[in-house]
Amino acid sequence: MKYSSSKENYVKAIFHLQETHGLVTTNALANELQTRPASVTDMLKKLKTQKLLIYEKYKGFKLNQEGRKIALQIVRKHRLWEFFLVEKLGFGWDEVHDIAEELEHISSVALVDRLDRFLDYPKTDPHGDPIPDSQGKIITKVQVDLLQLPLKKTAKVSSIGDQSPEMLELLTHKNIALGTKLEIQKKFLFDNSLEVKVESFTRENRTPEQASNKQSKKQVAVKTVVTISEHVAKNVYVTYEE
Amino acid sequence: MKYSSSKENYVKAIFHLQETHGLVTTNALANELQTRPASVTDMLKKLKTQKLLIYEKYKGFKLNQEGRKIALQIVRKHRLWEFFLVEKLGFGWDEVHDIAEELEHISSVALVDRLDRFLDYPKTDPHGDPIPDSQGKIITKVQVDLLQLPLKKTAKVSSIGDQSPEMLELLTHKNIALGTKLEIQKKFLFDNSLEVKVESFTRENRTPEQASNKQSKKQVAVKTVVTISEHVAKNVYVTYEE
DNA sequence: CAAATTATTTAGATTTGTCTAAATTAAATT
DNA sequence: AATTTAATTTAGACAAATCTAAATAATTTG
Repeated sequence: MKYSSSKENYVKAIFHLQETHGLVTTNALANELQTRPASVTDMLKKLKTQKLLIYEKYKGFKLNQEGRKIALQIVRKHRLWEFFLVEKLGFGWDEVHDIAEELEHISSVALVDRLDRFLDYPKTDPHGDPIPDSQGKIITKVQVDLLQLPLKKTAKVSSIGDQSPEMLELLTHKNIALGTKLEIQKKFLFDNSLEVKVESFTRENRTPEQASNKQSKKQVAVKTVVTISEHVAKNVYVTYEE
Repeated sequence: MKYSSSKENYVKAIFHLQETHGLVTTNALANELQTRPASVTDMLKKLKTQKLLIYEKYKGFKLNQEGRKIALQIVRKHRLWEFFLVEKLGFGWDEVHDIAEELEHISSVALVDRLDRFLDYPKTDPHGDPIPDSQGKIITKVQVDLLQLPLKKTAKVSSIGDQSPEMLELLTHKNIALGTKLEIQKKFLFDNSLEVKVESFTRENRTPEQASNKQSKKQVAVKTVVTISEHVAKNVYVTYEE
């Protein structure tokens, strides 16, 4: 079945909210979509009629199996197009969201699958988020603190427990921020300290003139190895695949 | 300014009709868009209000300067996407129209221009139709008979004057058909006969499995040189650029 | 040229998605 | 527990794009 762009946007937004929080509320969704609660209620009724939603008046709501399937296809399209825009057309990763918002509503399934192959089946989009496969399977990310991160698993900093200025100063100095990719090289059993490879990026603004057709990475990756104490490790949360 | 997909479709259809015929009529447009004359009239009023159209009630209509500009941008997007779908994603040229109908409404100008560069500024789409440049300039095709075709100008057979079986047999034997690309190598003043280089193609259907990511041409080009008499040349019409 | 036919427009309705303002339900607070 | 506050839904309206049926204008034809 085909759904309007507007419906697809609702489905995608509900999906996003129910993944992060649990049940979704009318206000939260109105805020997410920059619209009015009354409009949300109107659309919820339609989505319920179309059996994409589990919804009881005044009680919150979430997508059912079918709704989730549709949401995952939209997410798949969005992220594949973002990958295309960055890797093939040379856009910066911070310029592609709005364009992908439009492209994700193109309906052809053959198009998505061929695009996927053309891009050589990328696993993550330019922001590091996982791309669902054609079956809607998506690598789910596990969140743990650094102490529990397996050796040699690439992970991404997702949140910081202790946000004191002292902690932030330390992290800044070691080039660790939200979104930073890192990997544990070695664990020392003596004091539970860790040797961590950190990948930081110098943000570079690309002008249309600079960017070329080739899959050029304009972000310069800087890799450093730092040592992290058990105390710090406990307060750095990361996500990794599987 | 941004226009709805529906408005863009009207503008494109009007453009198409006014290029082939002159003034456009309500019924012709309704037929082109597979809609009702009353709906056409409704939209015409809106397009007139937005100053894209020259329109007097009951008298026919056509795009003005601004409307034509918009139409050309849509045509540009449509044809660039078709080129992309065939050359990069490996679709057959007969499968891409409907997908391009959707893609042509994606609004980002930066996207179109980068796509154009990524594709290395193609001049024609997979059906041989010219692609307008970013300024809206489009190579207009001139139709003449073969006698008037300038030397060394690549042209495409567009129609045949004398369609007798004898003529068709001759053309078939020389590998000339509608759509055939050819070029005059030499003109003999003695009898106005021509030496013509003919490029014929073996059409090959690509299945999704066969097609690769590379820009592989699946059509095998066969080039031959043939001699054409004045009598035949007068009855073969071709189009060429400029 | 008047009548018949065809083309076009108008009038009024429908669908989708949105809105404001009012009413209702749920949650929080005293 | 009663009241206040916040969240949610309903009622009614609107814009865009479409439609059917009826009215009007233009064209064709006898």
